[in-house]
Amino acid sequence: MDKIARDPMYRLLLDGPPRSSRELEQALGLSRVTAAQRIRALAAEGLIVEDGTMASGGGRPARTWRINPHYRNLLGVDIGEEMARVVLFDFGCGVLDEALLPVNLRADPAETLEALARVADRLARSPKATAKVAGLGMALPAPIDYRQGRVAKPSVMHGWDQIDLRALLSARLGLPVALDNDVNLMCMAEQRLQWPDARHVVFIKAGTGIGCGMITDGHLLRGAFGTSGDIGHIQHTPQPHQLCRCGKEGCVEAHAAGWAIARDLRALGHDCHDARDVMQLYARGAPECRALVNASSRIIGTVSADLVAVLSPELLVLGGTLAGAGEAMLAGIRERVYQRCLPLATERLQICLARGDARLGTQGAAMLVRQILTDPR
Amino acid sequence: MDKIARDPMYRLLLDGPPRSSRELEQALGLSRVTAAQRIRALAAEGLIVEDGTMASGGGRPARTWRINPHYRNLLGVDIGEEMARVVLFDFGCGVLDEALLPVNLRADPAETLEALARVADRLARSPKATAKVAGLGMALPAPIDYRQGRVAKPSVMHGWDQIDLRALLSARLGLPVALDNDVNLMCMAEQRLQWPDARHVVFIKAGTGIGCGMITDGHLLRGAFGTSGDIGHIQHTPQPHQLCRCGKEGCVEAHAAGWAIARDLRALGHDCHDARDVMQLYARGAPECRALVNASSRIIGTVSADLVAVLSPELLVLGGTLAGAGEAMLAGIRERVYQRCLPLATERLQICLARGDARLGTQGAAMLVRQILTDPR
DNA sequence: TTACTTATGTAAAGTGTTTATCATAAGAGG
DNA sequence: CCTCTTATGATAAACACTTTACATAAGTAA
Repeated sequence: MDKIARDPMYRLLLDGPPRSSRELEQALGLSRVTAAQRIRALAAEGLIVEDGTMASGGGRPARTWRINPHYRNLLGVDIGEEMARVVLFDFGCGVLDEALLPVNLRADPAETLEALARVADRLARSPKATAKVAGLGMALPAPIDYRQGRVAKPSVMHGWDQIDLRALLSARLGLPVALDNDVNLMCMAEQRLQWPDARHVVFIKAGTGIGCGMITDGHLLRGAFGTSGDIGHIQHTPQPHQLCRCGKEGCVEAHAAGWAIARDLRALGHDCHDARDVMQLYARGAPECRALVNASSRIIGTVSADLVAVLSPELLVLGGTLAGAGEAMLAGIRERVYQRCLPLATERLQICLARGDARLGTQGAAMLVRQILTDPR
Repeated sequence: MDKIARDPMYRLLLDGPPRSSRELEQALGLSRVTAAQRIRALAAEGLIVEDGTMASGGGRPARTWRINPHYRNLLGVDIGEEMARVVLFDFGCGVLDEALLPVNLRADPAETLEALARVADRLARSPKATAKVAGLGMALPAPIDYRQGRVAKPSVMHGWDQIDLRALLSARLGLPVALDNDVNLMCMAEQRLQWPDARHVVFIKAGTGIGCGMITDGHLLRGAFGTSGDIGHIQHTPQPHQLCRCGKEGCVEAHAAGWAIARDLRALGHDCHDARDVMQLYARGAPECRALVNASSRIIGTVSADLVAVLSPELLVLGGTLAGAGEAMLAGIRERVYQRCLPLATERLQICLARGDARLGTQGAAMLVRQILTDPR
């Protein structure tokens, strides 16, 4: 990507709302002359466009600038345990076109990658595209060695371990490619797009599996090995313990994840295999399902309380398929958090549902490549 | 503090080992000319001095530069639940002089502050002082609103709530003053001084109370309200629950903290009131004490396992008075962490005792003021 | 010793930023 | 309509940093 796209001023407009010349100047600590000069340069290259004017405060109103969404397009891929979603975005992460395809994570990754690449190619040439594609981001339901661009010791998708996914996809598509864990990316997208002022956020994804992403001081927390947020396999002490798919007993996932609820519903005679099926039953009002979802929410609430005590975020967001149960899930989480945490940590804490839709993972993926492509280093 | 002391180059030498001109140049992305010019300026002001020469690699060996420890002195204060420690440091955080004084956190804070100020004044004029004092840092056993420089809703030291400690002390002493939670500061000192290369560290302080500090990506994690790391009041589920001094039941502290062990030892007829007494009994080999310490270590290990799963640090350090039990404490923590965490999170994790001594809190406090005084902004 | 290597010092020319000054543009309020 | 206020544009001098080039310093290896 062009050198000019790495201007910190452009990054500021990518991440935040439209700003006036003066606001940019102050945010970056530049002089008025330099700020104006850079704005001109960015506008001349088509990276930013005028947005409008601010309210006048007794003088000439300031013009505001925003990014030009048609400067480039981006591709975002979110690989789920059953389906993959591929979305074509404009440079402001607005949706242009979209495709779903079934995936089998137990199959040969090469086949899946090829299928994804074909869909990506097709979307890049979509009539709805507004510019050429600058890069592709991918969200995966597995721990990602972020530096290496590889899956690292996944609990699902074993066949993908240590394959150089980034290099393979990048070579196949002729595009810059970035990878990260799906929960991290959902967390990033939710915070940046919906809660841009929150600097300390915990995002809990409750779907077929359970995981969390954390933003501290505005930065995604990846941990020393890029494998943070593994709350699904924290031990949940109440007996009797269930066997987890990770091989241990008593993990949070084994009691509260979509797959565990589906397992329990199957034992009760329902035809139910993943978080989506659970939510269908839930919507139909099956009482056993409601009870299991409520129990799950309290277990997730227990872990949430620990996260709140340790990290002291200002915002706890619940996303993932099980968040479809809405207030019922929130109630259980709030119950445990307020019961277990000190007022100091909870009095200014917001607990709410993710505002982003099912495309959150792909949006985060697109934002990740965009971030890398526009990183001033 | 002088403008020149805020040079990023100086910060690099403050935080790291001595470096050569070329290393500084590369670390800061400067040209050789500019780097040399700034080095000259720093040396001329007496902020840095020549350290020696590096091994020659076939050519002229590079001179290395280090900070001049006698540029300024610093005061560090660590207020414990029974005693306060005041230490006079040189600018490299080397100990010059030291004093202990008893404190009563239930008494009027004004008296305690005045007593501390008198000791601080005396140390500043100590014959062992090598320069004038540039600032004072203070570590407190309470949640600190870091921005405001105040204690926020403490569980001990209630009388201190919302007093503008920073302003009071600063006015009394005529010095810049900085405050933070004692565990945060111990964490920072331990990481910066003992493990400078570790970027993701969890520091657990097990003393009369229990808390943790976290460093992620090299930065201290303070949370949205400066109150992170409250692991002492996470619920510990095994029955029967003990009443905690926070008013809830079943907190980790109520089962594993120094005060809880002392309580149990008193019930067994020992004369034991705080973590220090517990360690004395432990050193004498009292079997009930050993058993209680072992149990405590496993409870702390349970919480540690959750922290490791969530944050995926490369290093977990145990400090505080109970760390005096050494390998016995580590064993319980390791047992639980390795039992409960996935190999992915533990295979490269180090778990060890703090290398810093009882002055860790004061050192962190001194580093904090120093950091603020030399912050390039 | 000589040749080679790496570190460091100095000066000149070029680039980008800041400060200062003056001028113009576009709103609000009387 | 005029005045006040704030935003923006243009320009020049001052400043900081970089690049380049050349010279010197202080080691190693033969």
